[in-house]
Amino acid sequence: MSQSDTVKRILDAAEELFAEHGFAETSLRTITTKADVNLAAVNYHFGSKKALIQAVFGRFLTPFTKLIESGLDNRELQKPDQPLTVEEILQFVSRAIAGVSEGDRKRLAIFMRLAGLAYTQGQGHLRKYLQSEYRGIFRRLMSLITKATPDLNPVERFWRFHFMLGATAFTMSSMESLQAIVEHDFETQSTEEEIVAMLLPFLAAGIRAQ
Amino acid sequence: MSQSDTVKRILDAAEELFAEHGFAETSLRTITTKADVNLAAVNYHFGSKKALIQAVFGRFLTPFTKLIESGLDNRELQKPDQPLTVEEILQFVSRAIAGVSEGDRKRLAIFMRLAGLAYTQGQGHLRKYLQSEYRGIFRRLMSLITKATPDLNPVERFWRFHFMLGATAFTMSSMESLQAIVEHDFETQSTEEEIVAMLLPFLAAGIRAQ
DNA sequence: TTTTGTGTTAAACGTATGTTTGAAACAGTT
DNA sequence: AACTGTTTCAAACATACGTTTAACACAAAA
Repeated sequence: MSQSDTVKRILDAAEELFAEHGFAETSLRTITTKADVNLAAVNYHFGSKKALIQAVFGRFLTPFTKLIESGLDNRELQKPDQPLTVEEILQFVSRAIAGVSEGDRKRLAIFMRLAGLAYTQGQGHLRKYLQSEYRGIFRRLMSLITKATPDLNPVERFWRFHFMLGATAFTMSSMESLQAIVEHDFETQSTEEEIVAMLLPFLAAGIRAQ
Repeated sequence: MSQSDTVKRILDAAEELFAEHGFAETSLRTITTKADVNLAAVNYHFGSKKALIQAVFGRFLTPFTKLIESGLDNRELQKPDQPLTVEEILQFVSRAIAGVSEGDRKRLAIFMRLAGLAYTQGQGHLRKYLQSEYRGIFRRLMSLITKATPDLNPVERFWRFHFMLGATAFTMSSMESLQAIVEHDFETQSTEEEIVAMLLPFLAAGIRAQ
C-alpha cells in the first residue's frame, strides 16, 4: 500500500505555521520545507495556496461542529420542550472543545488563533468559505441563544455574541503564553479546564448584563 | 515656504490602507499611489516600511495614552480617596478612544482596527514597540482594576482581565465585517460609539460575575 | 549669480513569492 | 515484463515586493 501521507504532512505544517506567523507571512516554501515535501506538492494536491488555507480550516472545523451538533441533538431528544440556558449552550461548545482537543491540546490553540486571523486577515475567500460551509451550526447556536435571552434586542444580542466569541478566541489562542505568565507571576498553574471553567461564567454574565 | 506635506499624506494613506487590508497586504506602491507621492518617498522620509508602520501607530498612540493618563490624573486629584469602579475605569479608556478620533468618524474605526491588528499581526518589531510604549499605562490600569475588584482572587482577576482584552481586541479588529453583517441582517447600522457603549457593560458584568 | 541642501522623481536592482512544467519515479494491473 | 495512472521532483517562469540609485527641481544662503 504505502499510501502517500504528503497531504497530511502539508496540512500539519501549514496549520502550525499559519497560526504562528499568519497567512500572508507564511510562504509555500516554508510550509513544504517543514513538511519535508516538494514545493509543487501543494499546488498538485490542493490547487492553490487559498485552497490550502481552506483545507486547513475544514480539517479541524468539520469534526468540531459535528460534535456540537450531536450534543445538541441528544439534548433536544431527551428534553424537547425545555429551552436551554446560556450556560448549557456554552457547555456544549466547551465539551466539543474538550473533545476535539483531547489527544493533542496544541491544535486547539492553533485553530483558535487561526480563527482570529480569519476574521482579520481573511480577505474574502476565507470568510466566504467559512460562511457558506458553517452557516448551519452558526444559525443554530444563534437561535438557541435567542431563546435563552428573550429580553435582549436582536442587534445587542448579535454584538454580545461576538464579544463572547472574541473573549474565547483570544484566550484560546494566547493560552500558552498567558499560562506562562500566571506561572511566573502567581506561582500557580492554570489548567485548560480551569480556564474554561473561569471563562464560562464570565461569558454568561456578560451576555446577560443589566 | 511651500513646506512639504508628503509625510502627512503618506501617514494618512497608510493609516487607512493598513486598517482596511492589514500590514503585509498593503504595499508601499499602494500607499504612495493613494497619497499621490513618489514611491521612494516612504524610504526617504521613514527609512523603511517597518518604520512607517511604527510611525502610523505612534501618531495616535501617544495622544491616546496621554488622554487616558490625564483623565486618571484629574480624577485622582479631585477624589483622591475614593477608588474607581470598573465602569469608571473603562469609561476613561473609551473616552480617550473617542477623544483621539474627535471630529472624524472614520478615524475611530481605523484606530480600532489598527489596535486589533496590533494584537493579531504584531509579531516582532510592532509588538516590541507597543510594549515599550504601552507598559506604563497598562500597569496603571491593571492596578486600578485590582482596587476595583478587591474580592476577586488574583489569578481569576488576571484571567478575567484578559477575557476583557480578548473581547475588545477581537471586536475591534473585525468591526468592519461585523458591521456589514448587522446592516445586512438587521437593516440597522451600528456606529462605533454604539458598539463601545454595548461592549462596556458586557465587560463590566463579566469581570464581576457571580 | 553661484552654491548648497532638501525634497522629488523615474528607473532599476535584488529578492521572494505563487505557480507551472516536463521528466522521472513509483505502484498497481494486465 | 510491459503498460497505465498517479505522485514526486528539480527547475524554470512570471510577477510583485521593498529598497536603492542617480539625475533633477527648487528654494534659501552666500
